[in-house]
Amino acid sequence: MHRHEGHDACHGDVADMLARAEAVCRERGLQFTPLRREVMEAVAEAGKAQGAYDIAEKLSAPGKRVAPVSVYRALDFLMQQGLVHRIASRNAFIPCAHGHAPGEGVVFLICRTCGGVDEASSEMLEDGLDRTLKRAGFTPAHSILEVEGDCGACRERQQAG
Amino acid sequence: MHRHEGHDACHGDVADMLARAEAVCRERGLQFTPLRREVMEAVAEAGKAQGAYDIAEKLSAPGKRVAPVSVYRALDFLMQQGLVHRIASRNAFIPCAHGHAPGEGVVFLICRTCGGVDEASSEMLEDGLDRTLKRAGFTPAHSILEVEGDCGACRERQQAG
DNA sequence: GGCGGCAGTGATACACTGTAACAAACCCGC
DNA sequence: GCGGGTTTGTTACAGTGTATCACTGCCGCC
Repeated sequence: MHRHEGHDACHGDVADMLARAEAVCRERGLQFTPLRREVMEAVAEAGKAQGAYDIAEKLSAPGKRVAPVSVYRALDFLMQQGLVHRIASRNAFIPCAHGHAPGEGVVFLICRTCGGVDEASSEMLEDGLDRTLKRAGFTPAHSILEVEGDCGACRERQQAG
Repeated sequence: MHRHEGHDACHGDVADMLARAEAVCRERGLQFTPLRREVMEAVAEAGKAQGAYDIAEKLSAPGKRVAPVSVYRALDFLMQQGLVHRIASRNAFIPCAHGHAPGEGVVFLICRTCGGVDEASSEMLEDGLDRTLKRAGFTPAHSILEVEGDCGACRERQQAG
């Protein structure tokens, strides 16, 4: 349902994520270009949500500048393919931790201490939201569910400290 | 639970909102200054979410310019008092339609056709979210729940047209 | 009355986020 | 090789938000 034991546990998944991204693109007849790969990698290997400009800087090197606009384009592509999510409350991006249908209700759990972002989804939540919307006579197209707080690891760390 | 029959029905509430804002400030020993009042009014009387720059422009007149930064300060104040909400997905602001505890789970229903924003809250949703968070071992501090779609009025209008 | 502190405001400048527009490079089938 | 689509580079710009400093007005106090 969700990942991250601590927020380092996920770093090992970078290779998996890249492999999945490549597979998805091949499946759909789309190009997984070097730039897209680099952007995906940058998002995947960061332990927390990355801003587009952060990524641009990270990918830039003396003699090889990657402009933010290029990063945005790659991110748009990756988001369309469901490989990356945008965190609206942070203007930042994270890798999609698990395959889920596009548009499915996923909540982002954003730790205000470590900055890590976890994905969670649940039937109960989905049900509650659906009924609330139905009662309001509202037809949903796209949802943004983000909760800021403290993740388990950081809370323990604080209590210990 | 929620308001807005159509999105004009709420315009009559402007006076109420201003009165409530004034009452809240007096209660808490805070100043409801002319600027804050004007910003509150601008947010309240618009049928849809207003950007800070929109408000600044609206309040400006030949000879009396209101800078965005002033609007932001007023908005920050009004948000702290729970009189105004920020819609993260739009970078825009709406008046709080009803008194609810700060931090309580409220979902914003954003109509992509008319731009109107409705507030809804429900126990079911709250429960679902709480359990999802608990299961993930996450302690919430602040939630952003925004759904974009079509409100009842606009959907009917589309089917009719 | 004068004085000092404080909240609020004005004004300028700036940082950050995102997009538009156009040109150049690339790939691929024909 | 050629035409057409996609991708990328580059520049410029629009939109959103913050930092900083100066000024005002108010209130309490000596």
